[in-house]
Amino acid sequence: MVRQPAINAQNRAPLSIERIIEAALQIVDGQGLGRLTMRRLGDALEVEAMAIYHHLPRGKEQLLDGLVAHVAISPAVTHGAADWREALRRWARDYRARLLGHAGVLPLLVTSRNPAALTTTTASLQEVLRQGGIPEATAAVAAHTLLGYVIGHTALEVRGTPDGTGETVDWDARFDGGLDLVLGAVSP
Amino acid sequence: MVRQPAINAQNRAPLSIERIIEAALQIVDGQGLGRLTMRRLGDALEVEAMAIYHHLPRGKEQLLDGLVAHVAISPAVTHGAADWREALRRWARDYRARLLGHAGVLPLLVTSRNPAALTTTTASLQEVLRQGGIPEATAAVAAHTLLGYVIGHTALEVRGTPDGTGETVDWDARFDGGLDLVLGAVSP
DNA sequence: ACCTGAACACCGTTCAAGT
DNA sequence: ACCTGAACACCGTTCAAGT
Repeated sequence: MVRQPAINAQNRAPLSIERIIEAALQIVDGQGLGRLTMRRLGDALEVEAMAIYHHLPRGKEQLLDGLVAHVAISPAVTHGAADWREALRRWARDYRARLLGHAGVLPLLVTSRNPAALTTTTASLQEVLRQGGIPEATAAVAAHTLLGYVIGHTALEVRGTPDGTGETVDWDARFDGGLDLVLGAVSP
Repeated sequence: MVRQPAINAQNRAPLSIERIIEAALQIVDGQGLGRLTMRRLGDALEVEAMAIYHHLPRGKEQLLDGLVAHVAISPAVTHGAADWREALRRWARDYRARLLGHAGVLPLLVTSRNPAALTTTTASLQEVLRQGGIPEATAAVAAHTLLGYVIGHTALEVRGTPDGTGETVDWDARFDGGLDLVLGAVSP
């Protein structure tokens, strides 16, 4: 008897949190958040759905938290008071682009019960501001304002929220306009 | 035979979209969005779940859109260029308070596929700004910036997103601080 | 017109069992 | 340690039927 070319359990790449999150993100991006189910995720990983619980004991909630953390981006903290405004502008644009690329994850930023998933981002934003000479208290306000703006505005964009003019919204310009408004208001 | 005190089908208040939305909001506020199911909603209305579809043919999606529209608040448009900044500040605080009071609805602002649900709000914001002498183009940017900020920041608050300082966040002060930042940046 | 009952094709998660 | 199979208690929605 000739041995089959080994597509059985023994020779599969073993499951890991990394692989699970990546497969989940692929489903969300391709089919939408609503179609991310443990059973479908199991299929994508060529495993029974229940195997996932061995790696994510808190189940689907932990999976969703993982997606939020995986999509988050923190600004680069450049030492010395370089142009912090430009650094934050760059970060805001990158984060928006990443959220638009994984739009299905956006609702989870508002839903998911893992506050820690955005801690690094907020802390880095504050650090950039402090390095730029912004006082502690102002930096704390500005960090949440900026993060809130990016998430909220991108949410409006994904919804396709129209405005009072009958015209089509140029979302790139609209986002940059608001970003300048917010960044311009922050002063040392 | 004495007639029973009429708790049967004939004498119930008839179903209506209004009654359905209100019952749904009560479930969301009391038990969370995750526990809003058509079956539970039917129970609350003392009706089989399937009866709801007669009033909301698009089913649960239409129900969720209804919740978003029901919770939305528009600013009061005072004719003449009164203090538009104060009017918008008041609206922003009221809207945040309303969203905190119905926190379960917040994710739907980011999720729900009914762009029209926020059209009135955006249009009113722009109108207030225009009445305040802000040029059309600036008003359009400012309206989306402000709405994005309110939704995004309130989302961060509901998540409990911490900041870089180890201390507890005073969310009321944090929100007002960011609001002043945004409103202060808008100029005629 | 308005509501019900039964049914269909799904869910997330548990638990004991296999290797 | 890691995965499977079967089962439980749910979902949203359809469709024919009742009044």
